Amino acid sequence: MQDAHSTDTSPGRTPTGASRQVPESPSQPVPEALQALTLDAAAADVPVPRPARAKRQVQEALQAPQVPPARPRNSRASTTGEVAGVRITSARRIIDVESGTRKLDLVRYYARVAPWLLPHLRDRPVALLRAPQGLGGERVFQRHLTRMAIPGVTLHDELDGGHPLIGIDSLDALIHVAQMDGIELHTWSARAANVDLPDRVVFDLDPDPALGWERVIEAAQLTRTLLGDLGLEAFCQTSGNKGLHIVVPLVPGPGWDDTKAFARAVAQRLASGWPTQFTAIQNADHRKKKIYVDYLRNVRGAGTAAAYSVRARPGLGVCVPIAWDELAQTTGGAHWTLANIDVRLKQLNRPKRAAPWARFTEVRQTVSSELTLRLEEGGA
DNA sequence: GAGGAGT
DNA sequence: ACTCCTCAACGCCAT
DNA sequence: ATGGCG
Repeated sequence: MQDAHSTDTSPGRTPTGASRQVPESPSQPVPEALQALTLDAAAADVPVPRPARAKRQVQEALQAPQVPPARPRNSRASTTGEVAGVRITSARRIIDVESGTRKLDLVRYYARVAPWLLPHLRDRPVALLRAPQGLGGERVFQRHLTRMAIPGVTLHDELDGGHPLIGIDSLDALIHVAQMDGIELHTWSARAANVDLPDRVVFDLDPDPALGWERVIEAAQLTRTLLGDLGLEAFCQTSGNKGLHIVVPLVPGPGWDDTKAFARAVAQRLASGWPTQFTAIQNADHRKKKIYVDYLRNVRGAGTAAAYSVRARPGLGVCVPIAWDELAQTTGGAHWTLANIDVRLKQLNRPKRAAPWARFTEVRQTVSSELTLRLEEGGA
């Protein structure tokens, strides 16, 4: 996920005040609707909207260039849908231009995937990455529900300095979140009832885009082997983006500091053992041609995109848990997207087939400062 | 996206 | 009734 | 102290 207020290619920003300028010419050809819109705004003495608003108008213009101007009042119903008993506004709004996905497609996905997704959300604080103006617009990361309630959503008060954390424990809550353009769902690595004792360690393997996918598969297997040597069973999911997540379930016990220290030791061991393959340093220049092992998800208040969460990036990748023996057949971190995820869900529905993470809730293991020390001192 | 203030 | 404005995170690490 | 990062 990115910073909450990323301003990418913003069309025709106008300085506050009287003088306004024609938008710089974009590198891509500008659709006619957009040209007309910006030209009109510049020519007539019309107040020029703020960038976010401009994007919204542009998007609307692109989607429905031929909407009759005199639409009868109250006929917004044409773009209002219903999913699982929840009113979905702007249902036909396109949220991802690349795939042509509409808001209603997103909401319906979350309704369909709920049986698999909800167990990963249940009882955990959840943070949302919302994109009310679509993937091209402003993205909002939301950890608390202070101002506004979302129907069905559970509130965990006083777990985070008195700011109510978000809990999604029902289909109803999930669909209301999707109605609010909640696209990514990030869960804490601890249960709300035991929020100071993490119950998993997560390693986010984030490759330099230049690297081939085989390198990422190899890196994941190295990580699995290292953890296995420490007596820890690990699980793998596609990140829906470029890389993979390695997840190690824990019996709660060690606190956040010990858990983070362990995760850091693992990341640094990978980086020192295979220096051409891994880095544990976040800065961009250290990452060239490497796979960044992001161990900093293992901090109180941080989160990781949940299994079956959509990612708010063009193409709308999905996080998908897989079995280790499936890894070699994957083609990338975004192997599954909103466009092809149904194939996977159908597989999961086959009664005889073992769930890829069947053992996840059965594993009984934990970490300790002793184990971390052993790792740091170079022991096996 | 939603709520509140302002017109 | 409508438009406009505002709001919706945070901790860690490298430098 | 600041900036970038996720």
